[in-house]
Amino acid sequence: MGRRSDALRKGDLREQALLDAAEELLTRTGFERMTVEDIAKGAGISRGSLYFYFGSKHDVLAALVARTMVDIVQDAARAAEDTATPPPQAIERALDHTERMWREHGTVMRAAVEQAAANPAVGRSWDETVEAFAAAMREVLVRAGLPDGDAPTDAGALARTLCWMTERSYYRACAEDGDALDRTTQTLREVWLRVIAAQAH
Amino acid sequence: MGRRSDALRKGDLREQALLDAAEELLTRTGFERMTVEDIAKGAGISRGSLYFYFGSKHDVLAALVARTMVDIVQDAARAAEDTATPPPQAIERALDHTERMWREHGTVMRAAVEQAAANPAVGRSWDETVEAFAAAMREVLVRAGLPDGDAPTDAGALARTLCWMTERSYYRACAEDGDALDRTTQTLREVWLRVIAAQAH
DNA sequence: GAAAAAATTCAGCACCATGTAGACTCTCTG
DNA sequence: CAGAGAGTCTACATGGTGCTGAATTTTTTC
Repeated sequence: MGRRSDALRKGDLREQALLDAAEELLTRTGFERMTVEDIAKGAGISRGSLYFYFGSKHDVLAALVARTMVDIVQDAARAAEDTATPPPQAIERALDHTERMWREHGTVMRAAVEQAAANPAVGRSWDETVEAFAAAMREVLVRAGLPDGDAPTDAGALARTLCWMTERSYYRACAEDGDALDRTTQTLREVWLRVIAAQAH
Repeated sequence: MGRRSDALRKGDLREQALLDAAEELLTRTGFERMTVEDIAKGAGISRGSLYFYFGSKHDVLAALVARTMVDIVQDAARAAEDTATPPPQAIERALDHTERMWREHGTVMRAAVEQAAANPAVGRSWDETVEAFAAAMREVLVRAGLPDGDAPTDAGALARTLCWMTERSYYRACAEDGDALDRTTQTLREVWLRVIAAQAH
């Protein structure tokens, strides 16, 4: 039998090469305009061969998004460990971290947002990622004194909404120049801080 | 010459019928899955004839979105006229209004969000609409005492960011049941009110 | 190091939706 | 009623996708 013991098969490299090529094309031409043949050619194989690795063009994107999301949540998990930092600093740090993520993985993240509706797998990846951030920020809001509950005005719902605000803002800023990301972080910080500073009414 | 005098040409009705059919299909099958032939058939003409009215499938969506946006901004303009209401009530009213819009035009608005990136015309319509709301809400924030300027932490940027938060939240809630929209409004109100309640730091 | 099994590759086909071309009908106008 | 523009349709060309099945290479096993 041809069972492998070592994990580094030729195909694994090819698979990564395909994802690399897809990422490259994503930045240059966008998802719609890039064709399956382009991706395959970018990795040095024929179009037909690509279908050995991925079932469809959407599968390629789903895998690429998944690969990127792993990076992101790993990175975020490390940062969220220190439960001692006071909320304002925790917010500051989380925003800086998120901004960097958008700077480094902007094209993939943008594609993820845009294809989330049309591509269930991508949608799920993205949702989970944002939800993970929301869970972490919920803790911060609770430490800041917001009501710890599941009502629409409690920490959980507020954190989730603010995280989606953050997502949306960076998504838009990413399409502009690098300064836009900078300004966006300032605006977002102001909103987050105001939310934890205000008294309940 | 065959110049018509009455404004109600046969084609105008057909054009509306096509948009109606497109809207109907949008709710049932989504943009990707719906085909040009489906739209044409829905309006009782052949696929080829549709191209007399619209240059492409994307054009149909752009026209449909434009038609809906006209409704929405007209409605919003009327509501935003009373500059006398105190900020908290103005926010309350704006959110209720927006929620109703998502209830009534949810499918078109969702499609607009999803296709905004792939369809420049749709993207522009949507941007303008949200921007119009942001401009109105900026006034409210100023009346609430936020700094009236163009810096990233002034009323303008805050209003814009909060409007995109609102957009994103309703977009997501719209995919769930009707209660979700209700809860979303409560959460959004809490955020908006907290932002105007907090002191600058 | 040969045979067997698995992994990988590719060319070619079938399909489906899009968009275009050209001919045909309808209706209004002068 | 003739002519022009509006509206309609069938037929075709295009392009990208996904599949299939056979050839080829790599890896494992004995």
